[in-house]
Order: sequence, then C-alpha cells, then structure tokens
Amino acid sequence: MTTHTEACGQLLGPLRTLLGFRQTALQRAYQSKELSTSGTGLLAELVHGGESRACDLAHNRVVDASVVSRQLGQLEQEGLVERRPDPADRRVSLLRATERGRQVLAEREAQKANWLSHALRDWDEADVVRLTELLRALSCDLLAASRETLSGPAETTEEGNR
Amino acid sequence: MTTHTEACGQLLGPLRTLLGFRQTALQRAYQSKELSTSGTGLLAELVHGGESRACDLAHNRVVDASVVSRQLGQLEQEGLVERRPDPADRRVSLLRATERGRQVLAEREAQKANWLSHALRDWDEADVVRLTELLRALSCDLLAASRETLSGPAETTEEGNR
DNA sequence: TTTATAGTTGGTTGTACCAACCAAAGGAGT
DNA sequence: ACTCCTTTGGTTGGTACAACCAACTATAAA
Repeated sequence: MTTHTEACGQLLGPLRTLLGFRQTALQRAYQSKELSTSGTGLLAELVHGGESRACDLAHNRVVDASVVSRQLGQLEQEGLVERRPDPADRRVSLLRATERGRQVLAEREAQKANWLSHALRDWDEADVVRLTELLRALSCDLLAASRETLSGPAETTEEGNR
Repeated sequence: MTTHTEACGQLLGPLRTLLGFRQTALQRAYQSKELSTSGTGLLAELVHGGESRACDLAHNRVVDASVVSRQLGQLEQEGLVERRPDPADRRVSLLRATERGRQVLAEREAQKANWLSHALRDWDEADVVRLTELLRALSCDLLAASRETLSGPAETTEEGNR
C-alpha cells in the first residue's frame, strides 16, 4: 500500500461523486430536447473527429456497436448526421455530421460552456486550465486501463492484482 | 465571451469523456456482483456520513426519493444496511451501514484504489493530489449550480437566486 | 468454401423519472 | 382539547432511456 495508492484512494470520492452526476443532476440541468444526451457525445465525436465508421465510433466510446447503431439512427433521423456508403468496402457506411449537426452541437457547447462558466465563476482561470489538462490525462489513462481490464483480465497483468 | 468562458469550454471535452464512462467502461472494469454499482455510492455515503434519513440521502445525491428507496431495499436485503425507526418522528427510518456493509465497502474501495493506482501508475503523486482537490471543488460547484438550475430556471437567474 | 467483420434488430437489465398513494406531523379554527 | 387541512417521509406502479448480449444479414478476406 504505497502512498501513490493512498492518493488514488483519495481520488475515489470526488470521482464517484462526479460520475454519479451522469444521469441525474447535470443531465437535467443542461439538457435540451433536440439532442438525446447520449447522442451529444456521439455527435461531438463526429464533428471533432471527422468522417468515421460506426465501428470505430463504438470502439472509441467503449460501447457496444448496437448502441452506436441506434444512436446514429436517431441522429440521422433528426438530420444531424448523414451516412454514405464506403466505396472501398460495401459493408461499412461512413458517418459525417451535417451542417445542421455542427450548428446544433456548437449551440449546445456554447450553452454548456456558459453554464459551466457560471458554475465555476469563483474559479481562477489557471485552475480551470489545470483541471482540464489533468482530466484529459485522466480520461486517457482510465480509458486505456479499462480496455486492458476488459479485454484480458486473464494474464495480461504481470504479477498479480486479483 | 470572456476567456473564462473559453477555458470552461475547453473543459467540456474531457468532462464529457469522463462522464461518458459511467455506465460503460469503468463500470464493467471494476464491478462486482455483490454491490449494484449505484448501490455502492449510497453505501459509501452511509458509511462516511453516518446514520441518515432516506430523504437526506436522496437530497444529497440529487435523485428522486423513490430511487433511494429501492436501492436501500436492495442493500438492506443483502444485509449491508439496516434501518431503525426514528423515535422522534415515526415517519422516518434511520439508515445505517452494518458491519458487513462497512467491510464490503472497504474491500471495494481498496480494489478500486488499486485499480486506479495501476491506471495512473505513470502519474506524479502531486498531480493526483492536485486533481483530487480540483475534482472535489468541481463536484461541489457543479452540484450547487445544478440545484440552482433545477429549482428555479424561471426568473431567478440574473440577480439574487431565490 | 470457410471464416471474420460491419452493421442491424430483438430481448433483457439497471437506473432514473413521475404520479399516486399511505402514514404521521404540525398548525389553525372552533 | 379536538378535529380539519396541509406538508412531509417513504413506498409502489408504470414508463423511458441507455447499455448489454445474442442472433442475423451482407460483404470481405483467407
């Protein structure tokens, strides 16, 4: 039980609190009817990541392909994304955000940024920046570790958690 | 559009990513069958917060009372929490974690801390501490802002809330 | 031809909401 | 003091949404 582990233990509390917000408070606080909350993330990924295949989207978000499929269906129906067949592989469709999709997302992001800015009105700007960096790194490492755990909890770990 | 707002806009990405983990990767990565993920949070609150009333728990977690009610039922059934009638008000029951509840939670927390420690093995310890502080503050302010938004989005926005 | 991959659809589960309800408290009016 | 009426704590029923897995079709690749 190193001090590093202890420090991580301390991190658990706030992390749980934050993750707990999903589905509840935050969601309700800044939700629109136009964009089913989970769809927002997908749309954002398409806007920022450019044209992608559905399976890549699923992989990035670490969710089942079926989830992405349904979300895409919804987004497409609302005209926020469009698909075209991949000329190189007729199994895949390439997804892309429409102009309207970009626009809607931009609006939502602006709203959220405002809301967040209000919520953090007492914060030092430097702290916001610092937190952003740390969270980015955290997400990245959590993602990697999740994949590791999910794919091979068998023998990929060298000596022995479990 | 101040730079503060912009900085918050930058924060949105990582934040979304992180919140997206809920229900998916993280959940699966460190989940046990003994404790329904959402129950963990409740149990943690009981362990750390001491004997509480159900309505206070609901308020703290910003969820509907019915949600807490069902979760408590489950936890109680597994012998992780117990309730006793409040002598001062016969409507309320006071909830408390059982010894076994404490034990189970402690195990889970240790597991998680280990997992997290592994995930963040390349991190500077100081950064972990810093992130913990920032996340704590973030949770706190997000919570406050959510409540504000939820309770009175009508006309309470500009000057004095309520 | 056989096997693997991309995507969709059906069925199930977990977690949340709201509405409706019961039981107990707390005030107000007589 | 006694009864009404409103408020509050908690439970239960019904519904929505997002995730999963399994089964299926169509296409590629070996």
